[in-house]
Amino acid sequence: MKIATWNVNSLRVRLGQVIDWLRAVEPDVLAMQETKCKDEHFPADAFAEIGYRVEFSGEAGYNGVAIASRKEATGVATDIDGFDDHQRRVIAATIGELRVINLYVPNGQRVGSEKYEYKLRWLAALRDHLRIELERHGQLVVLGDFNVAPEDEDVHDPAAWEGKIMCSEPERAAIRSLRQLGLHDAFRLFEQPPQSFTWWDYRAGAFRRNLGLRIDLILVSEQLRQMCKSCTIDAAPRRNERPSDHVPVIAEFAFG
DNA sequence: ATGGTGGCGCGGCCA
Repeated sequence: MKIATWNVNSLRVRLGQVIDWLRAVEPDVLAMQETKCKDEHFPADAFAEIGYRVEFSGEAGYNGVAIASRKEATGVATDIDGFDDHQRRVIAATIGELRVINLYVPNGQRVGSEKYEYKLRWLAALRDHLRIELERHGQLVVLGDFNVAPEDEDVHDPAAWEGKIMCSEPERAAIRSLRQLGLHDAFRLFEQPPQSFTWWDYRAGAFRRNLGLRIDLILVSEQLRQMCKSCTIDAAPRRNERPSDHVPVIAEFAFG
């Protein structure tokens, strides 16, 4: 069982790359973020042609999330319970025994801004929601673009980023609070190359210079932790023409 | 360097 996450930064622009990647990597599940695609325009046929079903929750221009899966998805939910939000940032589905929660966490813009406060409120509501989901589902994976680099080792220049957006202490505390619920960062279950990142700014040749952050995460429940066999970053799509600024992360499990 | 690039959608916002 292979489960992946990828912030595609516009599914319309990246559809060919996503389809090619699915054909090459053949994950059982792909969680996508920043589809920027209204539901009535979602390119479901392109996924169906290569054997994937899709569940999606989108809006025009911003945000938008989707789950592509080989098997049928049930129990689809598109909100954090009790958190009123018109922005389309969450889609959850049950695939076999597995509960998948796909997130596009708010970026937050700048520490102290209104968007930053919204990000912290959003993450606090998420924690309360995941506490309940963990009681319901033994095999729970929470994955997506978290817009937080959990530790200094997830940052190319921790001194330059100290206290900045995606690295501030309140954001990192919010991620730690998810781990305290019993969710494990799949990437850190294994030895990894230093300077492993999932996002690089489009500007200033950041990818070429590997000036990145690891902000795309796969968190797994205790049951899934024991079955997790690998977790890797696939940086190859960043070398495509017109790439997304994020690359896929893939976790492999010993079941299915 | 308060810049730089990219997506959406056609001016300015968001990342």
